[in-house]
Amino acid sequence: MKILPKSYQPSKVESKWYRSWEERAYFAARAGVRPSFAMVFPPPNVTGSLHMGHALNATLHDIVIRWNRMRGFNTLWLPGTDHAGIATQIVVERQLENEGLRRQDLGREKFVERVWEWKRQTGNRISQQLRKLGASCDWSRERFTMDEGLSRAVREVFVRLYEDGLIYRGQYIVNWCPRCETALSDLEVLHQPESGRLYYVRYPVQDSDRFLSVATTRPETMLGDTAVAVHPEDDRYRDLVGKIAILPLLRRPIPVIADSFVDRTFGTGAVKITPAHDPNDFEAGRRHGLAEINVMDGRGRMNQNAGQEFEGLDRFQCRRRVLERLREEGLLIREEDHLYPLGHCQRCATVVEPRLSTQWFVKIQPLAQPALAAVENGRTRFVPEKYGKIYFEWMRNIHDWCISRQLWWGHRIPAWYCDACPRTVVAQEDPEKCPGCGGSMRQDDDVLDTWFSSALWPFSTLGWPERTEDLNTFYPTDLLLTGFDIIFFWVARMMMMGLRFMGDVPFRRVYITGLVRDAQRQKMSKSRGNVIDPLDIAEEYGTDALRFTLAAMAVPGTDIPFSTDRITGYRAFANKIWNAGRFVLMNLPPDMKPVGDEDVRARVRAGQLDDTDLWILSRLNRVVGDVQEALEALRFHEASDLVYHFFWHELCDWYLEFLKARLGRSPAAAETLVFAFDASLRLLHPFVPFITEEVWQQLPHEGESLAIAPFPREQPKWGFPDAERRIGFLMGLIGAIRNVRAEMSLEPGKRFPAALAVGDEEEHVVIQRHQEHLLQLARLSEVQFVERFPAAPFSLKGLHGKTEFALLVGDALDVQAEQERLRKEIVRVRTDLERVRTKLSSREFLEKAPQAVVEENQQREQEGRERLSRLERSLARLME
RNA sequence: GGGCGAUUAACUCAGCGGCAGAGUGCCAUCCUCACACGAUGGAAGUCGUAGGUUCAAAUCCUACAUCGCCCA
Repeated sequence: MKILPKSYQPSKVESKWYRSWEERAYFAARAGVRPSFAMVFPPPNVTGSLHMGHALNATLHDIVIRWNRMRGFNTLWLPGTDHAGIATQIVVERQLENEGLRRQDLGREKFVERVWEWKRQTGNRISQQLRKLGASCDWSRERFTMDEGLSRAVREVFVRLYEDGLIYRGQYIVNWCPRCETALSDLEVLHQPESGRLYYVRYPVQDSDRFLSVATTRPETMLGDTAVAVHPEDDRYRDLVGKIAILPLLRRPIPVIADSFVDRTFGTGAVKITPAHDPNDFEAGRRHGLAEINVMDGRGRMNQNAGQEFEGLDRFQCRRRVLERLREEGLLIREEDHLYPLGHCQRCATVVEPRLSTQWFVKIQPLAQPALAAVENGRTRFVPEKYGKIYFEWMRNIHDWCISRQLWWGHRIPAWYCDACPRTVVAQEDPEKCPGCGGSMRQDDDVLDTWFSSALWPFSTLGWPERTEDLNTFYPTDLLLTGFDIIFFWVARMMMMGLRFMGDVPFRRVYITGLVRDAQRQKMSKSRGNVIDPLDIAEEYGTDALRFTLAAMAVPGTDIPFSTDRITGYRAFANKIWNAGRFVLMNLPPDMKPVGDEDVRARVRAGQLDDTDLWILSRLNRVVGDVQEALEALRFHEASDLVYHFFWHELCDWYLEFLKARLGRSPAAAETLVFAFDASLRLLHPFVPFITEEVWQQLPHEGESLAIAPFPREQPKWGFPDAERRIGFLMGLIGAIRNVRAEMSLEPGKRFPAALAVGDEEEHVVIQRHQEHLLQLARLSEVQFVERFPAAPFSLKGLHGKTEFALLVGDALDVQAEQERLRKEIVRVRTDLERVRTKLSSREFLEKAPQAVVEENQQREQEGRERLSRLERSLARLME
């Protein structure tokens, strides 16, 4: 027999097993085979490397997938990556920067080629990292959003939405990042409170000595002002409406208009209107037919519309210059500190500029309605439910989605413009020439928002728009598991697109994970320097320990503060599994065969199992059921707690200890052990796949891998309530004796004789049958049954159930201490008894509480009473 | 400003009408023949505050306080 090392060494076995699983294609899904279970992995950015968030997601995914695979489902876990337009472009741009180049120096084609090159080199890093975590993805179906097939899906969707009038192009105000030089959707702008200043500027009124005082945080935009607005019911300005104000510096005459969107309480109640640089002003401008003067270029520098004096200045330089000039002219009335939310580019943190430009949009209402309804009527359910509320909130206030990006990396918009006539063609196939006038056509320069392609992920990855067998088998997927930060970016959009193009929701349930934080609950971020690399942790503690920690802490809707304390504990758990495996191995006959269901059933029928065997089988069966229930409800923490507690504190602490007495001589016990241990490993496998596979392979087993072994099922035939009750009593009695021993500081190893006064027939039987266990685990030298205790002075008394015991400790007895202990115990019992009695003395309680609760309390009262009298008797005898 | 959530042991968190739980940490004893990454036992809580509903509240309701998160 192979002797295993004393402690588990993860690094030695992990890669070996992963390779074996992958080579044998256990993770490959089969089209057309049912029942099936499918999940898609939220595609990480191709630029990314694995962080704790991924590790959490991957772990939970893998638990669900392995569990379902072992239950016999045809499982699909589809992995892949996302081309991450802006993020990827930035990475390659930075590379170029080091070479002193801008992307414009290369030109579009070469730049894109360069990105592909970069992708080829580093793009599969995450996939490799996921393998290290044990993720049982179907790598044969791995996808990338820029793959040919997925790109076709993108085109198909674009063209169809365009033809249905749900995609339009137009000049609107959008969020613009002057660093990335592209439009952004509302979601890609992060608002952070910024302390700035509020400036009050004097706008003189033409042909009058009056003026309007206008407050602004962005004085440079005044160069694009085309009106001043006041509230129509504001008496302060009523008479000025319709007059002309003179825009300072540029001396442009602009109208004073009335519009009820003006907040009378902000600043002075008069606001400047800059339709080309502010979303509210834009709306107001369109309502009032105002001119839209764009004063900046794409890089945030002032253009010729800003006037000679300012042209060419950066927007912030310009702000300073404008203020200087206003001061010179005495038009800056005052300034005050002001805290206001300022939009930043999600990718590069540059201050976003609202900017008027021509962009493509998705008309969202017709898509949002069904997506809203699908969650409202439960076709897709959120776990935890509260995220449904967040989803609703957003969906009900949704705005049209700006999908064009002025980038080079991404899916190019399939729209062509005729060079000769105003014709626009949006089509699947690139047009040769203009269908109207036969002129040459040029494709739109812009690419699509990355999320446009991600929104199609659940079906584009399965081969859509072809009607594939994969789609038939796996769509809708069963579960989507992701972080709350992309509910809007991704989940909502997948819902919209899935319903539109597949006619069904993309997933039946959405599980939203919390955020993995550091031990101080801080967000992990590069700038804080508190990022923990999951692979470092896996290396140090073992992948299984990392996985178990994440699973055990994954309470739905709760963030996870990741601490090394916690993972140390679960490394110990892995070690426990290892050593329990060693124990089993060391105690089995070398020719031991695998043990099946029927073998053990036969032993049960033949009456060859004792209560401890039946107890562990019954407990296992119950835990299997509980785990099943927890996993079905996606309560990962509960499932992990259940398996942890069962394995360690029932199987190891009790069953293995019970077994020690008879392992050598009972083949039935050996079989029960093999059977129960095997089932326990299967139960644990989805959580800790590596160590369980390693141990399982060493033991007698049926089948080639635990990864495809059947998951245990709860079955009535494995329930033995009588044995559970009896062994429960035995454990309690042993515990009570140990408690007395420890409390009285008896030498732990020393055995004492005990006298037992048993007041119950079943208890008597249990003690007789398990005397050997009792002697061993409670450290007793012998047990004698008595009717009533002799007046032996040197004994310690205790009670469990209806069995009173006396440890005959001889002169090891400390009379004082024993009196003290009994008194304390008496106080405890009395307090409890009083509480119960108070309850029972209330007529209302007796009348209104359910019968079961009343009975429970009556029983407690009776037990307490008996207990108290015994304790008092013991104490009295001690005092004699 | 609008919305959502949290407050339970030293720490991290479960529990969400019927005897306050877990893991870690702590204390004591023990290197007992799988495991010191171990064994056995133990201490530790006005369940944020104040009201209310109920026979019964950590749990339901209201207000307040504190702290988060999302959206504008």
